[in-house]
Amino acid sequence: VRGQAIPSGGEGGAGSGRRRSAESHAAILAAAREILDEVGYFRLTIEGVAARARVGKTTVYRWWSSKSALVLEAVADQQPAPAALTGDLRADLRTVMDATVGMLRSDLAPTLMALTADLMHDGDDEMHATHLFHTDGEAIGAVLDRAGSSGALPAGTDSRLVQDIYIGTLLFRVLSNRSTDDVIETLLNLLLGTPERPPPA
Amino acid sequence: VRGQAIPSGGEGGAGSGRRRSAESHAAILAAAREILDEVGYFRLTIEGVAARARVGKTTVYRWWSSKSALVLEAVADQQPAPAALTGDLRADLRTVMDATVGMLRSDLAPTLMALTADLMHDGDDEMHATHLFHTDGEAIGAVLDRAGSSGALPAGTDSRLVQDIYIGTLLFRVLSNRSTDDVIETLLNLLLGTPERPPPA
Amino acid sequence: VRGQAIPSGGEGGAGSGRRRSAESHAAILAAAREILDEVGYFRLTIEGVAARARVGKTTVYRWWSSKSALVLEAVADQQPAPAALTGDLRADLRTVMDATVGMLRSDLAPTLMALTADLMHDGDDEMHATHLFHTDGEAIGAVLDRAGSSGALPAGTDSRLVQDIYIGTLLFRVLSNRSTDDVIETLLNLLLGTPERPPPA
Amino acid sequence: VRGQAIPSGGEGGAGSGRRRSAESHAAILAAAREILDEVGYFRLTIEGVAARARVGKTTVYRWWSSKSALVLEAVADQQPAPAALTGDLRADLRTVMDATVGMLRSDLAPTLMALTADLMHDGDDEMHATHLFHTDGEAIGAVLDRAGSSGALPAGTDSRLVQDIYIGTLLFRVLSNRSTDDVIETLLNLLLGTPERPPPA
DNA sequence: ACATAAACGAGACGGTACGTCTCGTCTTTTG
DNA sequence: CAAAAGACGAGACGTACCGTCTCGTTTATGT
Repeated sequence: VRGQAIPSGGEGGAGSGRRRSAESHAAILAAAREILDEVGYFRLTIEGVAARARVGKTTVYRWWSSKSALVLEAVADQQPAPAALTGDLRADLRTVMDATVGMLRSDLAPTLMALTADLMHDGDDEMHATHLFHTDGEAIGAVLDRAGSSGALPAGTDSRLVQDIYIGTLLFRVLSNRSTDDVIETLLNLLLGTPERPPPA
Repeated sequence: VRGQAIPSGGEGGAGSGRRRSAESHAAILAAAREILDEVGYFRLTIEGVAARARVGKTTVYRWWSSKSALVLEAVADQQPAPAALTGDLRADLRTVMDATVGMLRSDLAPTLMALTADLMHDGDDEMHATHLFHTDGEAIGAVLDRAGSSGALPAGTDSRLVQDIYIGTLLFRVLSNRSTDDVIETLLNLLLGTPERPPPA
Repeated sequence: VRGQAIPSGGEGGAGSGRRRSAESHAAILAAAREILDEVGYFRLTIEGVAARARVGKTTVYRWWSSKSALVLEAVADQQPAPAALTGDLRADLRTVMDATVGMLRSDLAPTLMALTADLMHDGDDEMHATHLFHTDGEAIGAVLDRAGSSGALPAGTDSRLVQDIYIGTLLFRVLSNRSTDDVIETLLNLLLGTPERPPPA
Repeated sequence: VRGQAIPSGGEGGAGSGRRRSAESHAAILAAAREILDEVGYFRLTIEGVAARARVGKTTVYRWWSSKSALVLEAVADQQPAPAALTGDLRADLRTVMDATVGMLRSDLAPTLMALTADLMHDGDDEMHATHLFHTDGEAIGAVLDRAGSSGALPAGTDSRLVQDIYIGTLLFRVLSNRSTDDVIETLLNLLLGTPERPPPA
């Protein structure tokens, strides 16, 4: 999620007579996005989307086989702007972790979580929580790679493991409805060492 | 996972009437667990649970306000025997982390994901996925406390933060459908230092 | 009883979609009639009607707003063949009154009573027990009109009033579980005068 | 209805224990009457009566076996005052017919109708519409008797038949939601002859 | 006076039905 | 002839009551 753009046709007057399929297609995705914003994934219904898009249910079912497929596409191009990096390792890690927390606390997160669960449920072994955090993992990886190549990291640092620890810890904190500020500092110290004073943890 | 009853036995109130039936209560939770195993969270219905437990729907609704509340308790009630601790800090931490992973892998992951999404969605401040990890957190805390009082830990170690890092990382790994073995070792090294040989990560 | 369709075919609207299924409609009314016969008005449930008609509940609710509306139509639809008229005023009136009594006695009285109570209760100005007697009233009216135009009736006879007196009296007799034979003769004499011998009442 | 008290002394028992609480009994009947006034027979529930009377459901069920039994007793002593008669035959008949119409149009009528239907349904062959109109029939009968003995009526007038015609016609008119004024005059003329001018019907 | 036993308030129980909502399919009309 | 509209069978939702069944708690005897 938070990736690639897929569709679609252009707008135009509603006018009388039968609608061109590209219009319907776009209207359905737009309706889905609106409803997701308003009531979230669980309360979104195909019926509601069709009604809002002023389209028959059949038309929705013709192009998307399930609610999850529809939402997946509707949500696909909701990309936040990637954060600018400074080259300061500690600051940049803080930036990408803040971005992850921001995503987790946004309205989008429950939708993404539900979507993931739904896809997992349908035995889609390719769809795991990883996808949710794909962008976040890449961002952390990029910061670490740049730092690693300039020797600013302990030898043998496994970028993948650091990603997992960072993301997992932040995820759990958000799920627990607790603050993430202190845990971010601790995670930084764990990797980079305490700046000057003794760490808080 | 493993622990506490949530609807409570009805203390403190006034009532003189008939008391809650322990058999119904247990039958409902058992039925919920069976259905979860068979068809998963999304296809579980309150109606189905009530029918399987041979109980009126009212009785389910009387004690649990939603599907997520019911599943949360049903899943939390599956208590494995607490593992025996040896006093060896590294070994004991490994033991409790293995227990957590075991719980997470018990066909529970999709349910867990869906449940989490559901709980995030309706932002119920009283009910978090955290409940599932209550016992795990306590186990880690107990091990750390014993070690801390005997001076085996770095001064200033924050037990709560360690719990969050451990549980969060393991949770994310399981949701991502990847191995947890290497990450457990890394987490141990992070806290206790590398044993003698260079760490695997 | 016997007549008109109430939910109507849905004229005047816009829609292009699928039209109402005549089979479902008929099956629902038939099921309602069967259930009325078996368990009566009070124990008839919409759910039971839908199940017996092998139809979704929605379909019943789509076309009838309440149990009483459904039963009213189910009962009204039982059209016996209209009786042949001879041109003999007294005989023809006797014939149409016999038809009304026959309808009232067809295991219908308790249903009729309950339905009437139900309709009275929620004061629906559009829906009266009167619908049940529409055909009867018309039959009486037709006989009187033919007779009136040939001068066989007292001048100024109000057909509507005669209908009300005839139907009301017969209705009350049946609801009281008493014979209607003598009252029919009296009603005829009241309008047409005593034939030759003294009246029975 | 509109008559007799039924309840039951509950004698004959043996025991030493606590005796029936007169307050509860009265509170239940009062609550039932209030609820009948407010929402009518169909929407009255035992549960609601018990709650309003601040009484356990058990207590209601202990003394009344069904909703109809309870309502029958609750409604039993709601007698309207009998109208004063003048001795003027035409005026007195008009008075008693007005009383009947008043009863039919009152809040009580749907309750009585429903109650009657309910009792009929339970195969209570003793309970028919007649009971509803017992008082009305008697009033008409009394007026006719007095007039008959003074020779003011046509010979051979059958009081019972007149009652049925009067009550039935009025009942049907009220059920049809139409005026009763003109029909009353016509019924009077039918029995007593047109006063001086041509009848309205 | 005191044990006793019924009646009490409360309310949980297994059920049935309610009327609504949504599912995914099927049928009809129309542009 | 394909898109759109919407009726269809199915079945879960959460609520309201049903009539039954414990629960302690009164409360009036009847020894």
